[in-house]
Amino acid sequence: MSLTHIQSFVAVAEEGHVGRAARRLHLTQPPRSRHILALEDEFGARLFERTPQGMRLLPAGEAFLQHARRILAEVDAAVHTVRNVGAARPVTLPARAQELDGA
Amino acid sequence: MSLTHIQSFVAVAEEGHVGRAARRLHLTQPPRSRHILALEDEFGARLFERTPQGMRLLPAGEAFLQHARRILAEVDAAVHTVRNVGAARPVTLPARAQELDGA
DNA sequence: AGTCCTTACGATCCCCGTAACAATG
DNA sequence: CATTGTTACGGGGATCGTAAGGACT
Repeated sequence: MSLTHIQSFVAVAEEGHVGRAARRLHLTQPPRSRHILALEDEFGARLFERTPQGMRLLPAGEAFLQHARRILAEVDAAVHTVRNVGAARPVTLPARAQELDGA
Repeated sequence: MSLTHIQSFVAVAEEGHVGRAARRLHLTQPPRSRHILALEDEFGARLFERTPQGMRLLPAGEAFLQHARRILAEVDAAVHTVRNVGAARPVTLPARAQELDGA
C-alpha cells in the first residue's frame, strides 16, 4: 500500500468509475485499476463491485474509504503544519543534490 | 513523500540516529538518510539538527513527528479494519495475476 | 457496436545497497 | 582514527502508458 494507491482508491470511490477517476488525476486508467486490484489483493477482500456502469463500493470498501480519507487529510495537514513552522523559522537549506529518493 | 519516507523519519526521530534507525528497519543507512533529506527538501525546512552523536529533532521535525505517527497509526487501523470486515464477508478473490503494481 | 474494467507488454524511472566521501571529536 | 551523516554509482524491480482482450448491454 502506498499513498498513490490510496489516492487512486479515493478517486475511484468518489467517481464510481475508473476512467473518470483517472481523468481527474490526469493519468490513465490501467494504473488506477491495478492500484485497486493491488489493494484488494493486499486486504484479501474485494473493495468494489464491478457493474456495467462502473464501480460501486462494497462494505470493505466503505470501511477503507473512511481511513483513506483520514490518511490523506493527515498528510495534507502535515505538509501545511511543517511548512508553517518552517516559515516561522526560515532555514535556508544548503542547496542540495537532486536525487533524494524522489521526495 | 511516501509512507516509506514517513516510516524512516519516525524511526530516525525515535532513535536519534540514522544507523540505529536503519538497523531497526532491517535496511541500510543511505536510503534512510536520503528519505530525511527528501522530506526536508519537500518541506523546505530542516527537520533534524546533525550532531556528532546523531540527529536531534528541530521544531519543524517535532511538528511533523506528531502527524507522521498519526498517519502510520491510521494506516495500521485501516489494514486491521478492512481485514476484519473482509473476514466477516469472506470473499475469495478470483486468483489474480501477479503484477498488481506492487500492492 | 458501445461501454466498462482488466491484462500484456515494453520502456522508463525509481530506489535500494555497496562503496567511496566528508566532517567532526 | 573512529564515529557520524552524505554522495556516487550500478543493477533490479516497480510502475507508467499504449495496445489488446474480455464481458456485458
